[in-house]
Amino acid sequence: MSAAQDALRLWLRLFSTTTLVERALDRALKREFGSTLPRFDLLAQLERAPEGLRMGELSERILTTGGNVTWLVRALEADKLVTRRVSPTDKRAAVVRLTAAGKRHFAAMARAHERWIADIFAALPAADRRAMHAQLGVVKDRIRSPRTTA
Amino acid sequence: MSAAQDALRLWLRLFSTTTLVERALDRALKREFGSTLPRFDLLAQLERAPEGLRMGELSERILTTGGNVTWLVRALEADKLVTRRVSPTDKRAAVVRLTAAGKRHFAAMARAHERWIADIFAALPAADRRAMHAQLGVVKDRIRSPRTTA
DNA sequence: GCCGAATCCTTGATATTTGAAGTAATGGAC
DNA sequence: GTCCATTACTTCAAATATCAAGGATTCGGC
Repeated sequence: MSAAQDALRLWLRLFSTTTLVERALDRALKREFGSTLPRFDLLAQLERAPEGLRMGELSERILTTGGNVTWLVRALEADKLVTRRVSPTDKRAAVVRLTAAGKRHFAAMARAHERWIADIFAALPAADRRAMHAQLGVVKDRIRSPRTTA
Repeated sequence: MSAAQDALRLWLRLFSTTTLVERALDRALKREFGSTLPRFDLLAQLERAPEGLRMGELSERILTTGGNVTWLVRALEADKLVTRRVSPTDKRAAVVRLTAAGKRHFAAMARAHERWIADIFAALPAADRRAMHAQLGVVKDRIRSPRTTA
């Protein structure tokens, strides 16, 4: 088989596997917590940033558009899970933070989420998991400095 | 690091890498052909099935809902890339096929698509590509017969 | 300090996707 | 043949995502 077909096959499997995991997680989050994967991902970023994050930082990190972040944050704000304040150093910027309720809510979801993920990837030996992590890193770097695709 | 955190890290990288590739492909398809990745994926399935596919088969294969397939096929039909006929053996079912124009259009996109993919995954040695393909297969199987997530 | 370009974000119009509910057709049990 | 559960698909509304355009603010050079 040619290298090109070989790459294609890998991509198809990468795509389908990720999509399947994604859907499984999203459905589980809906079922157990009435949330969704995009919401969870956004909260996860905030959890790691106690000082809060600006809208633009959020949009970079969760790989979505600015308009979408505005939309997501508005919804999470309505649920009292995050707050939004004008940055003291830059009046254009909004800083988003988790509320106490947001932290609790996220912590509960994170425990379940971690269990689900661990269960799925337990199918793979630890050495394979590490290898795959490294290999994906290589691919990821390549996309950031592409030859023909950008 | 615990196995659970290890798995989480792998999943985050899997997710972000796939999303980045997906967006790069989608943008390239838009730019070069005025199409999108979901459209391309649907056409790719039809290309492999000269006898055509039913709506339900399409929805399984491209991992999307029935309603979405109806929507996609309607759009592709409007562009004269596919046709839809009632199945002669089952009047409930619709059989979708590529038109001649659809085949040409897909062939052109497929060549470019294959180049883009080959370029991205060329970052990985052939042995790694094969290993990753196999490993992803293991994960994929696990999702289809999950322990706690379904 | 002032100007123009760049940055940060929101808005509004669309596009896409999902999910639930509805319609039509099938097939197996009787 | 008839009935009913199942299957195949569509429809509609709601959720989510994109994109382009616009308002406010900042920053660097002057």
